[in-house]
Amino acid sequence: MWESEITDNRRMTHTNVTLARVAIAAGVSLKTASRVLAGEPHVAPQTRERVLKEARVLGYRRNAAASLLASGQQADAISVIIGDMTNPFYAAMAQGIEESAREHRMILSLSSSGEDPDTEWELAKGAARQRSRALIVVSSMEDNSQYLDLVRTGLTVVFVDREPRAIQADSVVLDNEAGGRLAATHLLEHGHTRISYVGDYEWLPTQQARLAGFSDAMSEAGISNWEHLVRKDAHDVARAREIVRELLDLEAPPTAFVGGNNRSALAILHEVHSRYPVGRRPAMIGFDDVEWAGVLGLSVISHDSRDMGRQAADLAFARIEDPSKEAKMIELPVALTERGSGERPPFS
Amino acid sequence: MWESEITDNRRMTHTNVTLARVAIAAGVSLKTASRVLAGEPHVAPQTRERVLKEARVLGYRRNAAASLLASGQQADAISVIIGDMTNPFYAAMAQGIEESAREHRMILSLSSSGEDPDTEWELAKGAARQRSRALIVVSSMEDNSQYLDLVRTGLTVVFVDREPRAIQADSVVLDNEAGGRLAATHLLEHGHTRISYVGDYEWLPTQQARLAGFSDAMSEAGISNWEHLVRKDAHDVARAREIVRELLDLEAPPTAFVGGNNRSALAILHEVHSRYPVGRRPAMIGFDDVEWAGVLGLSVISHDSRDMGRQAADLAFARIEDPSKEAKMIELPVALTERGSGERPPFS
DNA sequence: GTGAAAGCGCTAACAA
DNA sequence: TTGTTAGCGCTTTCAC
Repeated sequence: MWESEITDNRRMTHTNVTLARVAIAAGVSLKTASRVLAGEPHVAPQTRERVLKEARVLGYRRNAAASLLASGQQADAISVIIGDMTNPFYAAMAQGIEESAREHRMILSLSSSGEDPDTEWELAKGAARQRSRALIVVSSMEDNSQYLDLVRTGLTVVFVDREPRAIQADSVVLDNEAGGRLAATHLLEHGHTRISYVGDYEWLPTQQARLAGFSDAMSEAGISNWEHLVRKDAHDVARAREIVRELLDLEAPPTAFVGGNNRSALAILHEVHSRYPVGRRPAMIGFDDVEWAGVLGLSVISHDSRDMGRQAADLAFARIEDPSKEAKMIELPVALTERGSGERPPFS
Repeated sequence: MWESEITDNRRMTHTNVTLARVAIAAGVSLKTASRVLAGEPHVAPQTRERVLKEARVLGYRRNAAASLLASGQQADAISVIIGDMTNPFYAAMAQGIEESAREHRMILSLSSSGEDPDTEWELAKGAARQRSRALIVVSSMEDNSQYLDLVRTGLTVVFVDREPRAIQADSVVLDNEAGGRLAATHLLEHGHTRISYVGDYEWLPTQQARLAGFSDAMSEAGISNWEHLVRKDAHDVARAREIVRELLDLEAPPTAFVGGNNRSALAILHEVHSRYPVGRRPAMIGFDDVEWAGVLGLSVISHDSRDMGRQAADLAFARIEDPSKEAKMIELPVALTERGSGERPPFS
């Protein structure tokens, strides 16, 4: 008789309905109920029906953890938090992580924070609670020290795209500074001096680094008065377009643009194309080698974001193997891909 | 003493190293080992160190299922299999699924099949094995009857984007036929008769439907001899570009194009832009309202792919609630978004 | 600070 | 076809 044990409701989880309950209700043994609900054969049709009916009536839901444990299987998952699934940059990254995860026979559980620190933290805690083996995160927090709590719990945390702040942890980032420098240098070499940088949120480490590289190159070239062509907060395409319009309306508008991310690159293209005919367009260099860059002849600072994902995953697996290793930061190279838009001379 | 129980290796899982083993090795109780490895406080520093060391030496890895079970938590996951994470169409869909999943407090585990039926099936079986509550799949199989085995196991399966074949199951698809028809009709109204359809793999149900709609409109308009402008297998951008080049090299090339998916639309744009100046370009209509369509002035058959994901997830959750419901197919509407490329008259 | 015992909800082996 | 008996590996009382 199991009935005596059933009145245990210390933890009022979503469901108290266990297999045992269903079995009693259907008047069969635990094992028979298990057979039915697990889809095993060798059950008399009417018995099956009876169990199925009671399960439905009681609202039975199998406890995956118990099932996995009893059958000796492992459910190894690695959690990933990105900003936004529809950003091709993150999508490619996720793809890289998935490849590596699959090789390690791990399941990838992906979620997006919408660049909101609170959401991110909720998701991160969720990953820990669900006992993910590792968490790979594109963090939107200005201070990542909270993550220490999770790390202490045994969760492996790897930061990707944006370096961890106020915490020691594995990370994979791009050489953003080189990217910013490369873009500026290239445009300078093509005769531009009024170069505008249209960047994302100022607090993003990636943006800070890109802008730093850009600034250095401009200063070293002896250009003065370029700061007034630097813009920030071009996070989405709509806002970026506004910003670009303002810049083009200046008395001495920029003859060249650097787009701090793929969103702002798209925005710059949009405005520039609708305002100037071919042959009179400002030069421009974008960030991230997205698929449409080719059609549009957009020169970009390119990098391998899929590889970035792979490396982050590999770092995570390495740490799972040996948690005592020292935190490692991998910096991935960037390169300039010429497609025409960055090689035009100044027109006005 | 637990030692007597340790020689149980019926199931040689990946790791035999349990907490108990670590505890023995470290000369502490099970509970103390648990405290350390779970990151709980109230453990003497040296005890902690000792446990940590032994855990490392033995290669201990916590069993997530056991941990979850003992603590009375539930880890409810819903699995999603898409073709390719970097296709913006799937990415938006995944986003929609994630939103719904989060509302239902479920974790999303995402993987991609690369449009390969074998990979897809491996992933699907994996989802069942990991005891996912539901599976939402963009299937690349020509026959989905195998999925019956999983359904019998109690897994809820929902097909999205492509209708299930040779099996009854919930599904959410677009009204692809209307899309094909709409595109053709629109171009016909603008005076085109030599309209080419550049489609994806012929076996894709979405392509069949789009082409069927296209065909109907062409036939009804009394156009003859349009079949020789229909192409298939334009699955990736490279192949699509080849196909478009061939079409443009015809003696009487098409004056308008319909791109069967976002890849082929990109390819058509690429070829058309590099061959003709503005004002002389063939008209064209793409499928899927991708982010770059705006800059390029691309008219498209648009739809809400995020909503498609949401609806698929909702269908899955509804079935989890009541598995006895009849299979339901939801068909989502499509619309034409005019941006210029589809409204040009024929030029040659 | 540490430990013993008692399960969590399920499945596996072996009977009947 | 059905049932009984043991656990799966961990966390949780509640003692010490």
